[in-house]
Amino acid sequence: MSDLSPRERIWQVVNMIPAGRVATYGQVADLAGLPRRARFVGQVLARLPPGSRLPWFRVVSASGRISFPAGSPSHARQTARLQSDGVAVTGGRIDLETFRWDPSSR
DNA sequence: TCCTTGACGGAGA
DNA sequence: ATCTCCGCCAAGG
Repeated sequence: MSDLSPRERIWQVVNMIPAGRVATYGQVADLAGLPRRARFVGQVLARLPPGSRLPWFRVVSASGRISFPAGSPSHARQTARLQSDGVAVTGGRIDLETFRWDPSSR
């Protein structure tokens, strides 16, 4: 685990986010043992290998908003996939109080 | 190598 | 609630 590259550790954490919940970029960074590197998480998700099945759409900004520009195809894709997970997305926003993943619970 | 680029976050205004 | 500024630093070119 500790000998994985930063990028691989991020993949692992994202892969653990359960359907119906979301995690923030900063939260993923912390859980991957990379504090203060939320921005790096975004960079990694932006360059996933083609065909990757990683649930990248379960990662949102700390403000509970989808990080793609409103109206963009990516924004629409992420919204659709979250909704099919059962996450309420209204106006590009997700209520973190309700949907944030708590790794210590079940 | 060096330089640029961000799917970020938080503090201050 | 919104906006700007700026630290962070691995990857890509």
